[in-house]
Amino acid sequence: MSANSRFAVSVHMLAYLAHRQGAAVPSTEIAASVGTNAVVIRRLLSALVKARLVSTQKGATGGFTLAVFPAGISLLAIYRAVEPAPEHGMRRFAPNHQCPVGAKIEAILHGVFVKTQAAMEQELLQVTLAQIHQQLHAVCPRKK
Amino acid sequence: MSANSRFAVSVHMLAYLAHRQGAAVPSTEIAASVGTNAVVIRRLLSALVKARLVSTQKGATGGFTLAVFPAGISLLAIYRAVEPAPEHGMRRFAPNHQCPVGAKIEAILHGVFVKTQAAMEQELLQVTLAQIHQQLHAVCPRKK
DNA sequence: TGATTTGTAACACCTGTGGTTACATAATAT
DNA sequence: ATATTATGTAACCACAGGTGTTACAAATCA
Repeated sequence: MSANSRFAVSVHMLAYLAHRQGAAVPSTEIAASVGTNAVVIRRLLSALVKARLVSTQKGATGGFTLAVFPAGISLLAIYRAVEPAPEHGMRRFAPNHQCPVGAKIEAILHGVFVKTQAAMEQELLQVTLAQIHQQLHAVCPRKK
Repeated sequence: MSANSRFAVSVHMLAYLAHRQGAAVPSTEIAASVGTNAVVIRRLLSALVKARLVSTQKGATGGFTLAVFPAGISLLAIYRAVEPAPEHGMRRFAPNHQCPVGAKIEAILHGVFVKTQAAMEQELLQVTLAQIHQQLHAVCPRKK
């Protein structure tokens, strides 16, 4: 995963919208829950609106609502909506192609990264916002 | 994965040491293959020496050699040697604990990250430096 | 009309990363 | 012994990305 907090904040935001059950929630209210500035919230929600996960309305009584039922939103969809393409540190990696190792290592590493990325995304695909919502409202685990 | 190139460069370095078949290789030679400064190479190799994957010797005719056979070095071992603990962007994520969502979302997200990290590391565990070395020296794939 | 809210540009600040110089330390060759 | 070659590390700079903040236009509703 990346070094930024976009994904974590986005899941938090969407969980908050699910928690508010369809109400139009202004960015200031979400910002208070996340503990950051409202502009940061609107920036991220802008990406989620583009991805059709969230609806928005301007003006008084406006705000943000989920555009899809929580069960229809996987964490992978959220991840893809707000995270740029993963670079795996290959951005500044420019080996010497004159060297037999440097000439081929890039492609080999790329193959490794494709596999690790796929494994990670497979995990994200299996978790839905509905499950997150459920965990939020779960009571303390009973012993018995 | 992180935004830095430590892991990619480290795999490149170790693949180069495997390529040189036990010779003591100076940091300047590795730097030429990776395409960076020798100090950057020594910094990373320092971590790999601490992890017992690489041996080092000072002085003329000195340099770096693999401390373990390539088949005994997994990419996961390399990853753990040079990458700091993954933060998944949780460093600056400090939700409002007064809010019922903010109070529990951290723990829930942590559970998700543990799973994605484990899935990724499982992939890295299955690839050895010997396999990378083999791919480096593979001839072009024959058709039929 | 006035209040509220989104949308976005613009900017400053902080942090992590990588490149570079410098130099002490160690080991070898002659 | 001494010159040479290498590692080990500190110190510093430059750059990029991420986050917080202000500002303001545009849209919507009472």
